[in-house]
Amino acid sequence: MTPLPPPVTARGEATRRRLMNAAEQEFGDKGYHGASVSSITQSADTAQGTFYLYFRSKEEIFLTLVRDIGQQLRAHSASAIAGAKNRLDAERQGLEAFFDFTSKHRGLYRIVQESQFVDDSVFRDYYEKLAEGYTAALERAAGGGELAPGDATVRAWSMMGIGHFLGMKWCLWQKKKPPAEVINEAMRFVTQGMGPKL
Amino acid sequence: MTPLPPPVTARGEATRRRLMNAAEQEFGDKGYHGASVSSITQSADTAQGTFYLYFRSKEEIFLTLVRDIGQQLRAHSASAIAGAKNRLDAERQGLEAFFDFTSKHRGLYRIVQESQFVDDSVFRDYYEKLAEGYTAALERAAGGGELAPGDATVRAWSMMGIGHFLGMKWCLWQKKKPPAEVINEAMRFVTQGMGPKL
DNA sequence: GTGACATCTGATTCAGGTGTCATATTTTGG
DNA sequence: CCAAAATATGACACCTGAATCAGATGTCAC
Repeated sequence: MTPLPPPVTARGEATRRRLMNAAEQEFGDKGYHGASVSSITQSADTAQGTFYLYFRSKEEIFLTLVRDIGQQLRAHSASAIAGAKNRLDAERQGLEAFFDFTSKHRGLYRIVQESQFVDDSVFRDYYEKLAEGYTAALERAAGGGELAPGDATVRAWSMMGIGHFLGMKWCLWQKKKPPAEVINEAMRFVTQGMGPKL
Repeated sequence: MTPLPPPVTARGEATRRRLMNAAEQEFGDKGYHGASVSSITQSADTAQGTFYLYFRSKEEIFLTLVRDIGQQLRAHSASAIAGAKNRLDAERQGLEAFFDFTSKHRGLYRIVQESQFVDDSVFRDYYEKLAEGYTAALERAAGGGELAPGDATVRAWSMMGIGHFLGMKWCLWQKKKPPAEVINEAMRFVTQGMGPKL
């Protein structure tokens, strides 16, 4: 279903944005089912009916939010990586940028992960888009000798997994960014692996 | 809250088991919110009220199921690893066992992920229990020279992340176990990393 | 067989949430 | 300044599904 026509007026624009912000807050705090359209509109300081001027349903605003977050994260990562000296440096910056983004958007994990159970295709898209750019960059780097030769797809998904799980353990559960030792150790793992000296 | 007293009779035992099996099916197919107590009882061929003899709520049976699955997976992994000749071999077997379990129990996998949004502490417990054994094994291996020295906790969580993401991409989305090349490539990554030759 | 206890039943109650609509207000363009 | 368009309102019709309860039926030890 095509999205509802976007607002034409500055006022409408602002209202729609308030709804999106409120939705991020509510969904992040209470989850998809715990949040209600009425809690979102209350938090956005609009009437119930106003919501339906901009979104067809609770599901629609939720999925819009997931796509939005994906775009933001990709932009955030891209700009964080821009000044890297080499690919391994980029990997470190990317990891740090991800943890950074996560701290600024506390609800990110919850929203993105939960989207899996609301509309799997949106969730998949989130990670596949991320993996796409990632894979291309790794391929380039391996071709240029900045990395050892090897399959970029497996590496990209492995890296995303590492970031996800370290972020989950530290950012989410211990409520702090992974300390430098953790990032150093992760980078050592990513660079040299954990196999014994030959 | 302590669980409800278990059934005393063989009949009660059987009914409770039917409910658990039906719940596994329903939750796996429709998710936590999509499944209803009435769909579970219908599928288990009992009345609505019977359900509440054995479980206080839909949430309680769901979380019971998650804990069950955690035990199953740990047992499955432990026995798969038993015959490994060294730690890196154990890592490969463990990865394969995980993909195996995931492919065979796609519904169960979904249940575990969704538990994050039903009761975070149960979800956390699932991964922390897994990480606990994992970390200890890695520590032992590094001490014994089977692995390069390095922090076992970061490695354990990184490994779980890799397994999770590769399993998601292949087992869940492409509906097949990761082919041998993928596992080989992952093991190369885990063993040597992707840094350039020095 | 009998009484005590365990198990089962399913219509009903009840809380909560979604999406609608008739009406009101604000903004825009000419 | 006015008509048309855009935006906003909030009460409420409607639906869903969890949990209850009063009563029926089955099981087992003695």
